[in-house]
Amino acid sequence: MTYQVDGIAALADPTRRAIFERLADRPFAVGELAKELPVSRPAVSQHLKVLKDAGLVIDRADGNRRIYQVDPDGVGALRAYLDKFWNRALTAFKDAVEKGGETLS
Amino acid sequence: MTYQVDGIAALADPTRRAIFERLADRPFAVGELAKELPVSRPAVSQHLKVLKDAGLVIDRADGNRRIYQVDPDGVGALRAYLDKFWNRALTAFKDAVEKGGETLS
DNA sequence: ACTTACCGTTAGTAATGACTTACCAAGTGG
DNA sequence: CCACTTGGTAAGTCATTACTAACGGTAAGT
Repeated sequence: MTYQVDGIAALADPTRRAIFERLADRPFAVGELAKELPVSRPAVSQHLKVLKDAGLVIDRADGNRRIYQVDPDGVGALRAYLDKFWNRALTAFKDAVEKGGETLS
Repeated sequence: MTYQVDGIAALADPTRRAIFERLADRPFAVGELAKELPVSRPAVSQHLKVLKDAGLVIDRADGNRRIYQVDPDGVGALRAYLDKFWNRALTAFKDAVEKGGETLS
């Protein structure tokens, strides 16, 4: 489930990562985020859409405003994806060292 | 150390991720990778440079060829970065649920 | 020495994407 | 009902970047 891979692409952009890092601490409304960032509010809105499509954040209506917060499931999926490579890279590296015995730069 | 954050940006590109996924299984030469991918050899070379600058792969000279393989340290740094958010997101989410008691879509 | 194979780099182009301005919809309070 | 707030969307611009073609450089084979 949540075979959402391109959460990586979503976190590649610096502005988007800044938004995500703030949301990691506590929920935020769109305008609140825009005030703390050097970009306009529509830009924040577009970034939040990307993060939402990537499954990294979820949003809720609060009267006039929309509250965004991190989705632990999305972060967990990314973590699982990276863990897969972590393990594969470790075994591949170990095999290469055993067979080749060479040290790389 | 290895405060290498933009390994994320390096893995954002689909072609680069395809290269990285192959290297996760075993070491490859540049020409080998180019044969399996729908892009030219110089493109693969450029992507490998980005991955190398991001600390995700390491390369070694083997006579005429260059062998690339995954750098476990780089993957580990990415994993550590994500783990930080994983924990923060979990606690933030827990706090939000406790205080608000609201379920999000 | 010549040819072939393998690879990195450069230059130039096409495509992707991040941003702002402007506009529109919905909720809130006088 | 009207003014204000809040936020998503559209259109257009500008920078970034992924790609190919062409070149040069080094190693291996004949």
